[in-house]
Amino acid sequence: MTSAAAPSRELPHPVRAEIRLEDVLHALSDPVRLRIVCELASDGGELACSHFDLPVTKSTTTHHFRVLRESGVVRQVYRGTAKLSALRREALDDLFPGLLDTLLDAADRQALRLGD
Amino acid sequence: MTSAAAPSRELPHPVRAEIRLEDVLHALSDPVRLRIVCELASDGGELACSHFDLPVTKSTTTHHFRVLRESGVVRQVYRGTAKLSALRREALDDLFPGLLDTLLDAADRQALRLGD
DNA sequence: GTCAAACTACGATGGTTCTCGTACAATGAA
DNA sequence: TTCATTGTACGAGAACCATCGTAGTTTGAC
Repeated sequence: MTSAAAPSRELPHPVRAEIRLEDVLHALSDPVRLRIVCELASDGGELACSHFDLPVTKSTTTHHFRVLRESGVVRQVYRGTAKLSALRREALDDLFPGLLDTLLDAADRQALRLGD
Repeated sequence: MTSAAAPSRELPHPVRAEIRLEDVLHALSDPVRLRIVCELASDGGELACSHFDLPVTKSTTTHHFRVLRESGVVRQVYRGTAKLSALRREALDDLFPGLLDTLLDAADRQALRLGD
């Protein structure tokens, strides 16, 4: 019960200028996180953490979403009991033109090549 | 003195089909390695490890080159006392079209943005 | 108020990574 | 053979990371 002020459930995000390529690459170098990003991209909008059927527990899922958020790859907001995540397409495309699309294409190709 | 057989100084590389996107991204998510890759790309050919002026010791440099080689990003061969490294452009461009160029461009932009 | 759903915080654990220093091996030149 | 150059192997330490389980918070529905 935080008296007057705004919703206390605010999540810290790096501003655009703080996003670093190394952090983005590190975030995407984990299979679970790469999968999350691919699903977010193919959906295009906001998805709740619970939407994903990942091979890890809930607390590990929380960890992976935090890494994605803190590296600047996704933006997260609370809505009710859910936490919605969406790709930060604008920021990423502005900082690193073509990178996200090329990366998603690379992931698709590899999925095909290795048999889903 | 290895009796008859071929040069014992052969370095293990993943074949093209074994190269995994996650490993490539992980390899490039370290600042020292990203810098090595950028220099290799701008040179275009083979460079000796000793060519690089990196902020780490020689043994750490060896470590970083091994990560790059084992992830499939560079190919390394011995020539005399030197070990030459070159980007595996063909393999990477074949597996992940456009990825390397987009990544190098992203690194350049970031270097400009953050002031060299 | 009670309850279930969605997510988090915390601590722990086991593995990996980055870093180093020292000692060593391979090569080519003098 | 001796020597300098180039890179490696090995061991170690510190930091980081992915994972989990348990206990807790926040929210909305009943």
